[in-house]
Amino acid sequence: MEPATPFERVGHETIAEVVVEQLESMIVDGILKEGRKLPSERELAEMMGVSRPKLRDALQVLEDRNLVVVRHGEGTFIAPLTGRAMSPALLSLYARHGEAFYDYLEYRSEQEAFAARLAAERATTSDKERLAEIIGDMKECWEKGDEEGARHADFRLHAAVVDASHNVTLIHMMASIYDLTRQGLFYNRDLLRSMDGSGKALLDQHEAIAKAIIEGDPQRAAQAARAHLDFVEKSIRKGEEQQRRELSARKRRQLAL
Amino acid sequence: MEPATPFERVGHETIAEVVVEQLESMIVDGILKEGRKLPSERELAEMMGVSRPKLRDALQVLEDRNLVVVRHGEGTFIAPLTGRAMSPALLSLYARHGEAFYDYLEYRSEQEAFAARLAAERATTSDKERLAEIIGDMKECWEKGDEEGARHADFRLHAAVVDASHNVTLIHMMASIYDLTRQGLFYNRDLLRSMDGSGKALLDQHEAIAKAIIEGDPQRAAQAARAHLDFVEKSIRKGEEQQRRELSARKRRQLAL
DNA sequence: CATAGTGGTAAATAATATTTACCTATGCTC
DNA sequence: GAGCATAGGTAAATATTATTTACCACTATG
Repeated sequence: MEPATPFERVGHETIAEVVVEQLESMIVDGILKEGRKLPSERELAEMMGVSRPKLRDALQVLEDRNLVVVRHGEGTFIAPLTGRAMSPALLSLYARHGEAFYDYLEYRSEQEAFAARLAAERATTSDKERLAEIIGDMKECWEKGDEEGARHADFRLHAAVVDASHNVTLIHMMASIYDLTRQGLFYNRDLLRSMDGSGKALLDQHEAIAKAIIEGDPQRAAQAARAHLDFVEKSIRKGEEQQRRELSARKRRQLAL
Repeated sequence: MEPATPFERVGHETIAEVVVEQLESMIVDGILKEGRKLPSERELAEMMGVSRPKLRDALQVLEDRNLVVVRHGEGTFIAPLTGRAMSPALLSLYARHGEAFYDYLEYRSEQEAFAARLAAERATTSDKERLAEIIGDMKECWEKGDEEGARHADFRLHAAVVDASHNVTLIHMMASIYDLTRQGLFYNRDLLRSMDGSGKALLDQHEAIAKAIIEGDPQRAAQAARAHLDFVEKSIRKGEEQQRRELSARKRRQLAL
């Protein structure tokens, strides 16, 4: 239920929250790499200009989020974050830091283009049949308006493309990304809807990728994969912009009463 | 002199600062329009969940920035911000609110395209001579590496284009924008430098605009103006990204010591 | 085993924000 | 013109958050 006023209650950040944000940003930006030992609490508190108890509050939050490991008598260390290429802690960290998410998409776009190119060169008959089958399922889901089925087919297609690349390292690296995407992080089809009301554009893009692979055209496959991720990024940005506009419009309406 | 540590001192925002930010955002977004009376201090403090003295601190800051007018016994009003189409208070407000600046550029792009189109249709012989002269000055400044001269010629060209439109309203509306741009707000050629090291691209764009006007091609003139502002926007975004990356890189280097 | 450096805990103090009370200005109604 | 309601203006007492200070426990090293 929307509040009757456009003025929002001021959520005053605590000292600990601000410290958490700064340290998380440094983890996201790769400045604080996993395994690295942080300066001692006394030193860090002094550097950041906060009291030691408040710094400890922040470190507690980071420990709860599996981003640091605190060892009594030894020190505080950045936790291993990429045990499987993309730990839940790291991914949820990306989700909390807007620009980092777009770095993640940029990385993913490159990997998917790489996978699509290899797949176009190496796909076996079995791979190609699998891809064709998934595209068939996608069309059926689209015709039936089966959102959940389309979502599942989406994951299957991307996994099938990577499998068809036959690069074991890439398969393992992407597997954890897909696992976590499947769990709902970063997968907001509502944002995608901002540029693709019916889902037809997504379907066309998926089909273009599969076709290029099946027809053995590496360049076209890579291009199609990039175009797809590019579309996803634009949709998300546009969706976020639209959400901001809608929030502003709602506030204007509240003041008009 | 850069600090020896990548950890920044935590600048803990006060309650008043947070309130200022929210109210300013609402002014920028057009939710709080000029002349509008704000809710009473007691009501507003309650809505925002802060104490009245703290709200008053925030209103004091806004008054100092000429964004609100406080009248004893009457109320608090949003100040007239666009007395000359773009008051210093409004423009510096845009400068403090990142996304609003891009809205400003979007608006400006439209106005400059509009002006260029009209200019291509209506420019007199005198107007065209003036444009050709300015472009000549620009080339000379570019060849001599005269940054200040190039900057000044930039302003002259944009003013000449608008003058050539012969639309009095547009001339007046844009005059204050140019005045304030001339005063240094929003004019960061260092950011422009991120995509145009030598300044050649800017020179070419300016020349394309002038040529289209002199040759009486409204569509080409509007297109060239848009392309120019589009380039400016991309440069500024890229420059800001680069600044963020350089900050991150510097922090990484500090930790490597 | 002693020492230095680190994390862990807690009480006293300082800084910031809230609550409460009251004063002054303005506009409207009678 | 007086009275009233609503609004801004000021300040002291109280509450909350953060800092300072002190001390304890753990770990690694010589």
